Amino acid sequence: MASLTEENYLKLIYHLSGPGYEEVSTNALAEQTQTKAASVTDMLRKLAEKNLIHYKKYQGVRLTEEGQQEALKVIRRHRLWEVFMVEKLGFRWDEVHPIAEELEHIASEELINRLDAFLDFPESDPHGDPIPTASGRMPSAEYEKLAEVPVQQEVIMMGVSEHTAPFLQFLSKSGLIPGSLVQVLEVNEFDRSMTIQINEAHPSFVSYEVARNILVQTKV
Amino acid sequence: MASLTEENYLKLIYHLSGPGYEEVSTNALAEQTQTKAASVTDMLRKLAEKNLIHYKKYQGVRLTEEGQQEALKVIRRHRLWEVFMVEKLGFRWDEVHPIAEELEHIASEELINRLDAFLDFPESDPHGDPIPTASGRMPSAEYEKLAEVPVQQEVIMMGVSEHTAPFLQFLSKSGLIPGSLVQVLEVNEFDRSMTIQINEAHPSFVSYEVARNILVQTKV
DNA sequence: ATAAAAATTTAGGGCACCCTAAAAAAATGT
DNA sequence: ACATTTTTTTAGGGTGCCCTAAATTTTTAT
Repeated sequence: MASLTEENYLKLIYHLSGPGYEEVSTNALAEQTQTKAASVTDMLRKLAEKNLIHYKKYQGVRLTEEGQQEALKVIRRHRLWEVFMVEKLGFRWDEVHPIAEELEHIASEELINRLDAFLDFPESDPHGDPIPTASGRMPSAEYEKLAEVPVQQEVIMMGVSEHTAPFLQFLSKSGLIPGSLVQVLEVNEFDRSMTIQINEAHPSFVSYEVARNILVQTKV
Repeated sequence: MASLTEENYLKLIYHLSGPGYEEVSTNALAEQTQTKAASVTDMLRKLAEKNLIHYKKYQGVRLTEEGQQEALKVIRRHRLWEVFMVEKLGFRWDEVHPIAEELEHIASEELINRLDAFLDFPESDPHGDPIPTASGRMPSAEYEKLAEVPVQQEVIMMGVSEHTAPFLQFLSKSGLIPGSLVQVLEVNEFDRSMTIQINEAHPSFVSYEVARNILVQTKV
């Protein structure tokens, strides 16, 4: 029903509206879609006609329930294909995003549900992001930022909130991958950088910029 | 480089030009693409500009070497995804074609070569059609039609030359799937129908229309 | 409160891929 | 051989998604 371009808009609106489902601005969409604001306005009018978004001129945009379900389907497909590529085909976690951007538009529900089963119903993708269920619910992953963990605390690395290839490659090189045991040894008050220990290895140093993009869970 | 629509044209020209690489007519393409002849002419002009086809007005069309390589890439992807869906996801052979029509346009060579390895470098798809190699060669499968096998001869079912779901479903129901051992028990001279035995089972009856769409190999 | 700046929409147009109608070329039948 | 039929191309136009330029609304700053 929704075209490839429409699906990309819905997914983007979902991501940009954040946990509070705030209104998304035309300019924010133009920036992320690599298009101009005028083109975004065109598309918003179309999505509104299809009842996929709530749209009042000059007022920003929110997904309707229907639009959100569409967005979650696309995100589910994206993340399942990422799991497939890493777990079954041996890709690294920093390589799979661009290919999943294409695979996510293959619509067959049968395909995606069988893939889900083949992968043993994973709950999160290789970056730690939760996978929406077949029934259209996004599991809420309540992680905290490594940057906010107090000294001495031990945590488990669960995922990232920044998905660029260079960042992911840097983490791999440091041994910081989902599942790692991390202990905060020292926090530098001045620039909020940290010294941490990863899986019993030698202490490592991470900047605040890095630490705030790493999601962790307090050790159970 | 080639758009989704262009890829579909190249694949279609490949299939319609047959083993002898004969010229394909505008009307034949219009019929198969579910479009009108005028639209086909538009596209042919575009493909010729990109050096993917040899095209002289009113003279029909052939693939260039470059165009054939593109077509073989698409066919390779299509057939590998079909193997994946049947072997790994448990689809039936009559279900996978429409989904593979979408998956075949995901261009990543890395993806497809890793998929190839994951599937153990299959030589043919679930319908017995050969899978082009990564280097762009179509393995020649020299099978004969079941319809041409003499009485008493034992053969192995290798594939089909008709890929519609109803035909494939009929074959499954009869136990006629690639790998089956088939012996021709009797041929009816009048309508060329056959009585055959499949894998030691009770004798079955197949019409000429069915027998000429089943590809077999003489038992080794 | 209102002028200036920023954000957004409208107007008008381009390219890819499709259409119908009409013209042109090729194939066919006598 | 040539009139008729069939095939193919050209002409002109439509929709989806993008653009620039100009107009409009909202926000910000004084």
